[in-house]
Amino acid sequence: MQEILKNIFPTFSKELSNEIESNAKIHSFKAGDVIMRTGQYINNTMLLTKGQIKIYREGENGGEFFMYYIQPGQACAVSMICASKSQVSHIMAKAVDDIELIMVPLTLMEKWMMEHRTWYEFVLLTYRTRFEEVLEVVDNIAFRAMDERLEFYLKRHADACKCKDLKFSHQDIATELNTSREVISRLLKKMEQRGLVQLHRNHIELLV
Amino acid sequence: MQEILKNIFPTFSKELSNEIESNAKIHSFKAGDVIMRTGQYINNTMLLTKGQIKIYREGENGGEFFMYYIQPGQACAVSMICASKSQVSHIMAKAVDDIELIMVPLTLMEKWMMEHRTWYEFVLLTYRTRFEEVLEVVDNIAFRAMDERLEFYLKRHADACKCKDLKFSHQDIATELNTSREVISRLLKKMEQRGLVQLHRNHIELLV
DNA sequence: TTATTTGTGTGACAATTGTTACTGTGTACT
DNA sequence: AGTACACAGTAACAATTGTCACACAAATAA
Repeated sequence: MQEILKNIFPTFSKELSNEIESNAKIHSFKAGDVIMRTGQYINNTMLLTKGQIKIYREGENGGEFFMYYIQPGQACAVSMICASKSQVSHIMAKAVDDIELIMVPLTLMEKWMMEHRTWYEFVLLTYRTRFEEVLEVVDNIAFRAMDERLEFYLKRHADACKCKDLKFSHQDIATELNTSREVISRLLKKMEQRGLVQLHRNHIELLV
Repeated sequence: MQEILKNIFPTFSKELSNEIESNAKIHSFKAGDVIMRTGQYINNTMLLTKGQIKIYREGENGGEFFMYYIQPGQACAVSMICASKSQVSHIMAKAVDDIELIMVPLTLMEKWMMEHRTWYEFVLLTYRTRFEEVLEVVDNIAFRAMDERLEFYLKRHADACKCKDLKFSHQDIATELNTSREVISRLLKKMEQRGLVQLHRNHIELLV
């Protein structure tokens, strides 16, 4: 595990890495697996080492509103915020591809915060970036119309997979933006007419 | 200051209170003052002791989207998340009434996190509650239509002022929900017809 | 192969929200 | 008193978004 930690979490001190090694477990999930559910109790902090995770907010009527990605070298802020065991998750996390993550018992969070400066800094960075990310989400839905939100959505996913070919159906996008398939089809057609994308079946090619 | 801390922040340990007393300054602002601007550098953590603060996210075109209240005994999470001095605020904070707050230099944050368990717990609680609050905001704008959001908005403000008489103009509400005055007037009229509110000039009375 | 499912395109229409314009009406100020 | 101004009501219309209906093509299963 030391090798993984050194590569994926290079800021961690040697002592911290040792502690992680002796206390944490590696788990893996398959593409599409739900890693964390809304309402589930949280016992572990999760550090992602391989693959990608998508974080959603679930609506009462079954909506799955996409908020942000977690990449290797990052952690789930929600799993760190719940300091006590009795805390419950307010989000849903789903594996995009096959993933691997390190699970650290929440009981060690506080100890490490006090003892390991590199851990403290990592946790604070996690809080800050996630908070800012959620604020950006608020921006989008509060101030922007669906066409702009769609463009932003596509760009963000292209950034995440580092490619310009997005393997989504219109329905997938509609679900994650909490709107209907027809609306997305309509807006994508307009984007195609503007020369921003090329539409294929089950696959959108970004031209910008 | 000891007396204030003991009353308003009862969880703080004696030692922590002493440290705060010798390092912090009390500031006051008048009703309507902007306490923190978007883009402003943050040097201090702010603990609210008197009055109320409203937190907004600003849009590019001058929108002021209301997110949540800060009450006495609470702190500004954003001012805690910015660990280094070079960090910039992503929100705007405005005093609702005349307020008083304790300002702690950010440089002490880390030290206290390590040394004072009660501070550590307070900071984590702040993070968690604010994160959850913003997630609830996402819920509202992602899943709910304007009529529901308006009802939620009114209830939240009634909770904050602990009264059923809200001294807002329709324009105020429209601005904070990032919509237009006419829409709010329309929806409020419908609420009045349903017997949920009684409308007066510059003043909305909640009947539920 | 045929049959079925899945993804997409599109037109028509409803509902919601945004905009413009124009009315009052109460409040504050001189 | 008269004037100016902020606040509220409302009608008419535009734009966006949501919904329903159906057609059709590609992929998949039988």
